[in-house]
Parts: sequence; C-alpha cells; structure tokens
Amino acid sequence: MVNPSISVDCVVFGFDGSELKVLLIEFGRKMNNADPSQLKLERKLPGSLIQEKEDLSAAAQRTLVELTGLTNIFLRQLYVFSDPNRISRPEDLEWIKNTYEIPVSRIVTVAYFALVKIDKSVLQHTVEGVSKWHGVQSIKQLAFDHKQILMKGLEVLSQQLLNEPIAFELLPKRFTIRQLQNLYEAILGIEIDNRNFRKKVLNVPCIKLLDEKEKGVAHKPARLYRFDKAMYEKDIKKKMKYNLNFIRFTD
Amino acid sequence: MVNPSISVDCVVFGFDGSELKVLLIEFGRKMNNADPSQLKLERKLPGSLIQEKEDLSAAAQRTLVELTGLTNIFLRQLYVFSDPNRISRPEDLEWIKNTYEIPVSRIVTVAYFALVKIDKSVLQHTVEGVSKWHGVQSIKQLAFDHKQILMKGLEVLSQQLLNEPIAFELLPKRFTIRQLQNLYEAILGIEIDNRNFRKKVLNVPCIKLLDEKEKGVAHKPARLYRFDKAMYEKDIKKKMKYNLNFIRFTD
DNA sequence: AAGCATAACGTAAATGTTACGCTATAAAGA
DNA sequence: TCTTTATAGCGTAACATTTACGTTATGCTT
Repeated sequence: MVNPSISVDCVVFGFDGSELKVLLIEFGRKMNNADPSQLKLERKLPGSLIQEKEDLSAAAQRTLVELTGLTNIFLRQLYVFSDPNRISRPEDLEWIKNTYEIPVSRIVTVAYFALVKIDKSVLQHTVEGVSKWHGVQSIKQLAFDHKQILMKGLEVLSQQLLNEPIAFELLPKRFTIRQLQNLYEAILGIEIDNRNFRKKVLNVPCIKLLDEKEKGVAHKPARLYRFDKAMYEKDIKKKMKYNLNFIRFTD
Repeated sequence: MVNPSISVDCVVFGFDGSELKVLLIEFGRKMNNADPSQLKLERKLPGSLIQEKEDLSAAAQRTLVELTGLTNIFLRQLYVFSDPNRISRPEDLEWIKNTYEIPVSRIVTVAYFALVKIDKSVLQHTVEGVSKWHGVQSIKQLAFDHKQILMKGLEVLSQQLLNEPIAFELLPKRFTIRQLQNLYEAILGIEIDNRNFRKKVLNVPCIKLLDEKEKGVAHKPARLYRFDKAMYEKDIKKKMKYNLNFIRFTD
C-alpha cells in the first residue's frame, strides 16, 4: 500500500469594511492538447503538500507567508477532507501530475482557515502575485473540492464568530463600532440594530475607547476602539459562562 | 520523500450516571529483552491506520465497531496531530515497528471523539475484550501522545456540550432530569441549582415528558423524558440564535 | 406511621435583551 | 452662514431570561 500524500489548504478570510473576502489562486489549465495556447482560467485555495520534517501548521504558515508576506497570521484547523475520490476529475488528476513531480496516489488534505487584516502590505503582495481577493458571495466554482472546503470554512467562521473574539483578527487594530457591526452583519448575514449593538459593545470591558477619531469621512467621525486581548484572557477565566442553546447558566 | 502514514485515534466517551468515562486499550510492553515475560502494562486510545480506499470516518467507525460492537456511533473529527516527533520515545517506536509490519516513517493522526451510551451490549463487548472504561479523572498517563489527545477531546466535548444537544448521545433514550444535570455537572465540572435547571429543561420544547417513571430507586421515582431530535432540527432553523460571549442578539 | 431522600413547583429580585424615540456632530452644498 | 444630510451617540420602557431560594409532594424504608 502506498501512503497517501498530505496537503494543507488554506481558506484565507479578509474583510474590506463591507464584505467578507477570500484569497484565491488563479491558474490556467489547457483546454485541449491540440491547442495549448487556449487556457481555461480556474481558481483554487492556496495550499501545499507537507514536507518531511514539518507539521501541518508550519506547512500552512509557509504557504501563507509566500502568499501574503505576513508572519503571525491567525490560523486554525478547520477540517480534514479524506474521501479517496476527492480528486478524481481527469483535469484535476492531470494538474496534480504536472505540478508535483513525484507520483501521488491520493491526497488527504487538512484545511485551515486564516484571518487577515487587509492592509497596504497585504494588498501590495496580493496584487502583484497570482492570488486575488474575491467576495465570498461571488464565488461560483472552484477547482478540486475547494468549494466544499470554502463552505466548511464559512460555517466554522460563523460559528466561532459567535463564541470567540475572532472578529478583531479581521479588523484594523483601531476600529469603529460601525465597522465591527458591519463585520458581524456581513459574515452572519443578519441585520443588527445599531443602537443596541453599540450599547452591548460599550458594556464589554475589553473593548476600549481610544482618544482618537475617524478621519476623512463625510459625516460625523466615529470614535475609535481597540480590543484588549490580555484583558479578555484574564476576564474569561473569571466569568466563564456556561451557555447552552437550550440550557443556560452562569457560574 | 516517504509519505507519512495516516491513522485515526478515537476518544470514546461514555457516562455511567455520575462520571465521564473513556474507553482505553490495554497492552503489555516488554520491560527488557532479557526477560520477555516481564511486561509493563500501558494504555492507549483505540486507533488504526487508514486503509487504501477508506476515508477517515470509515476508518474510525471500523475501529469502533470492533471495539464496542456498535454501528451508528456518534462520531466527530477532533483535531489532527502532526508533530513529526509526536512518536519518538524508543518504546513507542518499537511498538509501532512490531505492530505494523510495514515500515513507518512518521504517523499523522486524526483524532475523533465518539459518544456512546454505556448499555448492556457495550458493556459485554468491552468487558470481554482488551478495552476498558476509565474515569477521566483517574487517567494519569497514556502511551504515545494520547494524553494530549484526550485533553483536547475533553476541551472540545465541553465546548460542544454548551452549544449543541450532544448530551443526549451519552444518556439512555429515556432519562431523568437529574441524570441530565449530573452529566452537565460532571463534564463541565460545575454545580447547578436543581430547581433552576429543571425549569429550563421544562421550557425546552424538544425535551419531552414521557408517561413512564424511574424504577428501582429508594426514593420518589423521577419522571422520564426523551430528546426529540426531529423537533430540535426543525426549531433550530427558525429560532437561530446569534449569541456571542460578549455580544448577543436574536433574529 | 414516621422518617428520609429526592422530585417537583413557585416566586421575587436582578439582570439582560429588544424596540424605538431622540439628540449631537461633522461635512458639503446652497 | 445657514441648511441639509448622514451617521454617531444617548436614553428609556417593555419584555424576557436568569438567579437565588422557600416550599410542597411522593414514594420507599424502617
């Protein structure tokens, strides 16, 4: 028995202020062998086979550094896709054969999701490279089973957004309440009353008001806040809420 | 480069009414080669290498059927452990060499957790076999990195217990409110006021009162309830609560 | 029949959530 | 400079949920 190869694929999320974005790799595929100049443009998630002395998160980070120029990216395991036939379309098999020069019997992939603040340095990197940001709503199909991986990514992102302070990984360090609200609305696909949202946010001790205000907007500039991670970590141990969807109690 | 092997390891949880239990495999390891009769007893999680045409959940299920005699076990991916040196102690390497007759360079393992109702049929299976139930509190060390996997299992179990109705996978089909409360208290390590807990449970539409009562107890027998899964699935789509640890709103 | 253990019910106070009216402030245009 | 416009930001009453804790009910045991 030949062992399967193991890869990582990364669902890299970013937020541009109004829409959730995903970073995709573009590549061309020969339409037919008779005319190799005819290329079909396809998109896939960034990914890579793991190397001999490397664990999965190292492989994912390696992939992302090349792509975004960022180290210290927020990165979490998402799910493992292991269907023996997950790569079975002839064009997918051929791409694998051409890309990796070693023989590949089967690829089990560990999906990660990454949260990135889309700032100047990342934009520069991605504009110049082969990768490009896409609004998640506009993505119709992807190569291999990557659409399925993306959907899993969205599901887990929504879920974790509700239970952990990961929103701040997608926002700039200093942000307005409106930006935070837009992010929740965009990712969860809901509408939130701004006045109540504001009230809640102000009651959270680890979201701290700064002395600065928004600039360059054509209306009353909003105040800027930051997320105090250290304070959150400390508080969470004390407050430790035990909430169930249908059973809820505090300690 | 030789591809890593892939295995699944299962953290099988059960609940005996008062304590959270885990199913472990017992095996003997030679203390030294001079005297092979001297065995050191060790414990590990049930697991297995994946087969050629098998996906991970199939491998996990295969492992569990052999172990418990149950099909249709509640099973979820937990985490992937991929440190290149996760198996590095000499005795662990030797065990691998002796157990799997093929050469193994490195094993990446996908951990699953399973929830099992400890009833007669499972008990019979496990008593007769090499596996044994252990109270999670009493487990001091395990072979390989299995203690670490177990800890991750406990963490994810607690987390999911708070957000999804998985408690019922550990209880008999018909259960008392007290049993449900004991389960939450045992897994989360908290104390809950019985009167408030009861009130909450009674307000959950998908937890349904039956016509039966507990039997064979030395006090007032409690009424039995069951979890109506179909109803839960239907309701969850309507109610869909968007709760955050620090930001909470309903749709 | 009395004692005991736990089931089962109730209630008031505190806290959190929702719906919605209103004011404040900066920028832009007349 | 005055008005308009858009969004920031504050307040309040109704409603719902959670918490703390007193009380009654029921079946088994002795």
